[in-house]
Amino acid sequence: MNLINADAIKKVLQDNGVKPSLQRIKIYEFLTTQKSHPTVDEIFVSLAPELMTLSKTTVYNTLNLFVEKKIITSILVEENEIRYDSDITNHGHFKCIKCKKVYDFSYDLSKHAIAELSDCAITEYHAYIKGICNKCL
Amino acid sequence: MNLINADAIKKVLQDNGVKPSLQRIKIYEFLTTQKSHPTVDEIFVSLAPELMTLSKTTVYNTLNLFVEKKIITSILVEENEIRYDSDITNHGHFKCIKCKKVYDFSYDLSKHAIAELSDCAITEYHAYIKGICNKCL
DNA sequence: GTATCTGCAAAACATTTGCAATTCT
DNA sequence: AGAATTGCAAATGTTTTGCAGATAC
Repeated sequence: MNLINADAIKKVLQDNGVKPSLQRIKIYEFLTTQKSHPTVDEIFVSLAPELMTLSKTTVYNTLNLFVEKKIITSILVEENEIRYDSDITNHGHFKCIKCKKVYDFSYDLSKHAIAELSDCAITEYHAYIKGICNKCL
Repeated sequence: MNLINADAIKKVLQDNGVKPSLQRIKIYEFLTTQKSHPTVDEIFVSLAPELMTLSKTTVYNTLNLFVEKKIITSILVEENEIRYDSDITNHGHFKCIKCKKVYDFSYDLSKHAIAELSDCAITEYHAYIKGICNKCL
């Protein structure tokens, strides 16, 4: 992790009212550099060697805090796992049912007016697709 | 439950290779008449008075069987709950974060070609939106 | 020195599994 | 009787909570 990046990450956290502790910086850095939409467990396993005292509780606490502060979003593609994404712009997610990877695709559901919801106050748009990716076909 | 409906339900189950036991008929009937996208718990609580020996295991078994046989689909709008829908056509779901109800909206993501996924084999399209419904505003 | 943050252990839930009892044909 | 279905109890897995110790300003 280079220092320029570290400073940029600290700034994002501070600008959103989150104190930049080492654990928080590392978790946010992991999400921004690895665009793999990791689960809590994947984040924990990846960072544990470096942050030897890290606990899953802290990963949960931190991710919930980030979501609350709208620094990241949680995404659902499978019922038994919440995944996290540091890209908070509207886009879709594609999960390959063979290799289990989750890919982004550019698609903004908010751009498609939905008549039935015209009198609702919308806070979140989500689109996801499942299938088999080109590498697995 | 009228008998004409019962026969129609039996036919759907049989046509899809599912033996129409009382529990299965009642669960499928509940899903088709109550278009409320219930959770396992809601289905169990609603049917338990009528089917006094019903167990949650049977509700789980039955719903998993229905999904496997593509008689119903499971939908995700919230991380801690799987909901079920007897409408298997492509459409979207809107969850009101105040009253917690889940509404349908007509929207077929498959009609919107996504260039990045043109070389993938797609099996499922999902779109969901969160916000506050007109009744709660 | 007081607030906050971290992390262990336990609790809370949802879902699955093993297996015995029941039901259906 | 034989095969499938049901349902209890226990196991599994994920997320949350309570709280004590560590850290930071």
